Formats: sequence, C-alpha cells, structure tokens
Amino acid sequence: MSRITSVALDDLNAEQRAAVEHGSAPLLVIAGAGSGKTKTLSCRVAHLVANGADPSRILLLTFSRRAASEMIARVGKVMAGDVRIPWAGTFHAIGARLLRELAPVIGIDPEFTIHDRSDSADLMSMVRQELGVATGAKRFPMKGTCLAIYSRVVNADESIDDAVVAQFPWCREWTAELKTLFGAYVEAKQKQNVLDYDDLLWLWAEAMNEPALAAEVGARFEHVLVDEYQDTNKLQARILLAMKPDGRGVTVVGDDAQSIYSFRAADVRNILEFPKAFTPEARLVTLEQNYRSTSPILDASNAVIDLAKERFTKNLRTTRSGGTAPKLVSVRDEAAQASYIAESVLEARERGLTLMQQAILFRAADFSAPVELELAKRDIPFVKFGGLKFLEAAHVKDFLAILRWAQNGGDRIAGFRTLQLVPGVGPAKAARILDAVDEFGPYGAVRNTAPPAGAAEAWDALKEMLAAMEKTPAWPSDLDLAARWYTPMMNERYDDARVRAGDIDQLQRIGATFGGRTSFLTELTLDPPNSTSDESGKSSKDDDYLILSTIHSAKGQEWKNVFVLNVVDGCMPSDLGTGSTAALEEERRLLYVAMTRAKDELHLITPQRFYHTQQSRGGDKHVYAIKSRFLPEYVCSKFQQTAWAPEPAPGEAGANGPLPKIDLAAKARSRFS
DNA sequence: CAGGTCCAGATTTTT
DNA sequence: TCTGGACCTG
Repeated sequence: MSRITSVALDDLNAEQRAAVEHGSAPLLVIAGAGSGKTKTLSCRVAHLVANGADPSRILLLTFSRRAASEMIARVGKVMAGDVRIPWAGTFHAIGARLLRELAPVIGIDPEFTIHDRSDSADLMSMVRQELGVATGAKRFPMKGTCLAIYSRVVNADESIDDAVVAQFPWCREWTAELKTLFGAYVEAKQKQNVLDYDDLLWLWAEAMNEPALAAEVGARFEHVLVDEYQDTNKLQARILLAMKPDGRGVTVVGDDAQSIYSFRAADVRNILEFPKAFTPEARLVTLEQNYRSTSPILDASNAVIDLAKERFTKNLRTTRSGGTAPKLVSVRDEAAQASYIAESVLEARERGLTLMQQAILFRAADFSAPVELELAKRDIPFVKFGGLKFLEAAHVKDFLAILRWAQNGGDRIAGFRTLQLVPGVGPAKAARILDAVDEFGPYGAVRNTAPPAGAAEAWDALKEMLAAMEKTPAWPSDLDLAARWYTPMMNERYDDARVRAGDIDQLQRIGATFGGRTSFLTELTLDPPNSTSDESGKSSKDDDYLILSTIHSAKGQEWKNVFVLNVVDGCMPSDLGTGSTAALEEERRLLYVAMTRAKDELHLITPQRFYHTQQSRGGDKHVYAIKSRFLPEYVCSKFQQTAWAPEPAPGEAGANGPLPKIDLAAKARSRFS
C-alpha cells in the first residue's frame, strides 16, 4: 500500500504533504486559488484509504456533483485502482439520501418528493392565495421574495425579524404576515410529503440534535472531508459539528478570498472560526504556492484582492515566472467586445490553443448574449454554463411533474401541473381533483371525474397511464408511458415542439441510466445538468468547443486563456451588489475568482457604452460606462492597457451593431419559457 | 370556469 | 424582455 502513496507524495510540496499526512485530529486547509487543492484533497483521501480507512466510511462533501466525481477520479488515479467513495456529493444530495434512510425514525415518509426552487415558489404562492394574506391594498412581496426570505431564515439560522431587517428591509411591514405564511407553507409541505432544498439541510440538522441519532450517523463515517468550506452556511456547519463534535476525522478545505455565495447564506465565519470550535484547536495548514497562473496574472489578481476590506489569507506566490501582462482592453461597446473575443479566440487557436483551453466568464448569465451571437455567426462552437437551466424549461417541468405526481400523489404542485396539461382543465377543476387524491389516489381521482369537453381522448390516456404506473411501477418503462402521453399535448401547446421533443428524448435516455423513479427524480432535482447542451451535446462531445460560464459556475476550474466580460461599474460590481460593504466586498472577490481562473493569458474587457435595451430598431440611445471601481490606477498598472476596435466591415457604417443581438437573446430564452 | 388579452412591474449569482 | 396578475369573453 505504501507504493501507492509514496509515488504521489513525492509530487507534493511541504504544506500539501502535511495536509495529506495529517492524522485524524480536526484539520483546516486554507487553499489559495490554484494551489493544488483538489490534488491535495484527493491525495489525502487516497492516503487514508491506503492506510486502512474503509472507503465506504469516508464522507466527501463537495460543492457540486462535478467536483465530487473529479475528486473520485483523481483518487482512482493516485491509487492506481478502482476505489469508489459511495458517500460523495453535495450537502443537499447526501442529506436527501440520509433522510430517506432515517425517515421511519424521524417521522417522515421515505417516498417524499423534492421541490426545486420554482416548485417551492409555486407552493408558496398557492398557500398565499389560500391564506388571503395578499389581499390588502398594499402589495405583498412576490412569491420568489417570500421564498428567498424563508430560505434565508432557515439557512442562516435567523429569526424572521432579523432576516427581514438585514436582507429584505423593504418587506419590514409584512413581517407578521410572513410568519403566518411560512407556518402554512411548512404545513402544506408536510401534508403533501414534499421537501424543499432547505428541508434537506434543516431536517438533517434537527435530526442531529438528537444525540443518539447524531452519534449513530457520526459513527458511520470515520472521516468527513468538506470542500469549499467558505461557502457553507450556519446550518451546514451545525450539521458537521453535530455529527463530529470532537472533530476527529474532520477535514475542511477552503479559501476565504473566494467566498462568493453569501446570497445563499454562506458565512465566511464558518471557516475562520473552525479551528476554535475544538479543544485543542484544529490544525491549520495554508497552501500559498500557486501552480496555475503566470506571475504577471497573479500580481494583478493579488493587487485586486489586496484592496479588500478584510482578509485573512496571505498573497499567493507562483513559480511560473515569465508570461505576458494581463490585458485591460477598452472597446467601444458590447458588439466590439464580442468581435474582440471572437478574433482573439481564433488567433489563439492559430497559435495552438484548443477552444477548450479558453473560456469567457461573466457576472450574470445574460451578459454573454452578444458574444453568443458573434460566435454563432462565425461558427465557433461553445457550451454555456450557468444561467438558464435545463430544468426550468416548461416542457421539461411538465414531463417531470407527471412522473413526480405518480411517485407522490400528495404533491399538489406536480398534480396541478399535470392535470392542467389536459385542454379544458384549469385551476378550479384541477384543484377539485386533487382534493380527492387523498382518498382515492391520483388514478382514482381522475377516474371519478368526468372528462373535460373535447378532450376525452387525452383524459382516457391519462387514466390509462396513471393506472399503469400505479399498478406496476416499472423503470424505465414509466418514462416511456409518460412520454407517450405527454407528446401529443406538447405538440398542441408549443410551436417549437420539435426542438422540445429532443429534450424529452434526452430525458428518457438519461432516465434509463438510473435505477428507478425515485433516484432519477432526486438526482435530477439536486444535481441538474448545468448547461443547456450538457445532455444534448453527447454526440459532439469529442468536438472542440469554447466554454462560456458565469463566474459562479466557473468555481474550481482553470483555462489557459480567460476573457472576463463587462468589467465595468454596474456590471462588476453589479449595481444590485453595491448596497452594503459586505455585498461590495463579495463582488470584489468575484472578480478575483474570475481572474485567478487564468493560467497564461487574461483579458478584462471594458466596453465604453451600453445601448438602452428599450428603443426602436436602429436607435442609438446609450449610456457611458466607467471602468470597474475595483481597478484603480495602481491596479491598472499591472495590466497592459489597450484599446481595440473592429476592422470596419466594407460598405458598413458600423452604427447598427448591437440591435439584432437583443432579439436573438430573447429568442434563446423564450425557447425554454 | 377555462382560457385569452392586456397591463404593470421587475430585473444576479445556485443547491 | 418576460412574467404574473387582473380582467373579460365564450
């Protein structure tokens, strides 16, 4: 077994090695950007296993499923064997799995279904209607806001009053109503046997409040390793500490300079105060050697984060001397920004960089629309991460609702959606049928209802489908049943049904790889494919393509050549994020995260003007933008500052650049609405 | 009561 | 531009 680790250990620097070889006392690893965090963590897992730890008694909590599988793949490589870590995934995914197991003990039905964000918002809205809270003259917060407040309360372990005052001050007058609403919302979830994202953490945490249960679950895992610990929230910290009160076997890894999820109630204090949670204090290992970026890029990144108000890690060092200074490129507008990128990307490809070694990063998903248009025009393939989600497409939601309702007849949101697919069934009729579900089940309730006028065929088909799914649930044939029933309805409903049919096909194909309905629905809700072409692009998988990603979704990744869009006040920082210093500081860290993704080349682009979106075709109304406030003169001096203008196209005045793009962006979005 | 039309308001990042 | 709600019609 030592053969396995000794090879890998030679490859590590002193600090990495210390982290890998550390025993079972609690350990905090502060790992700067590009400091070999994944490598260290996977080596540590491999080292533990090589020294006798049982892989099935290791719990690996990572931020995304992708991070987990990458880690597992690397453990496999280091071990030169096929080591599987069965308990690896996000807090939410692991929570769901544990809760299904613990269900009988904690008084919930193990067949619960899980609501994603929009389902939860719909249920919130439904409860709000029934309660009549929102009937006053003044406007009650919208459903999404209600859910955000609720979520904040749960994840930050705060009172409603505190959460509203601190985060949603404009809702202060509604605090009492919100309390009532949340009470009713919780009741509705319980009655319908559905859990939302927050329940997965909260129920887990509450279960761990029971010492006997906490001891039982804690003892299952000899080692618990948590990645990206700076982005965990109060509730997640509570879970960890309850399972492992003395910290034995606990390793957490993170970087406070990369904390970018406070909008999800992530709390940097978790990582900063981690050592003090134990006696004796947890060991601290700091990784400051950067292996990713050239020194000019790292210098510029350090200069940006140097200006942060408070900070706990030191600046990173790199051994990668040489390389060119990062570029700060001024362009006329977003159209020019898009041309600049397209040309630079192609030029880099001429020099030998593949498209996959290059990425375009941005603060908000829709910033990339003009770039997408330009890339499409030039036939440059790309895949976009973040922003619009596969699961948010109406037809995908429809299809999954059918399966979810069959799984859990009590799930009113799923039933409501399914029933209203039938022409002639609206909210009232659907509600009446759902009221009968408790007694008769979905099939029974539908059978007892007269078919709506003109839709007898669809109604009969619905009955048949539900009967089949209820009597002999079978996988993956339930998928085919659902698809067969849904397809005619989809064709009726959408003009672009043909495109959508492709997605349903994909869902069937993905679904068939799961063991059953429950695991399919759970996994899909908790770890959705994070790019729209993730699933449909299988055939072109070995093709070369460019990555477009939100900065949030780019977490943990790296590319040789990185472009950051709209590094302009109002975009970075987003003008929504300038309200408080805390929010502003997070925006600064976001820029830092974006910059530190780059290995060899980095371009920050600042368009000078932005066209107003609401104006007639050909209009020229625009505002002038100024360079991001995170780039004062001193920081700029670390860059090569250039201006770039596209070659004027022959016979074109160049004034009608930006307008068609807006149309395309809308089209792209409406495809999924 | 279903379903269409019209208007007002919002508008980031994600499990 | 898009969504959600209010209102109107068959």
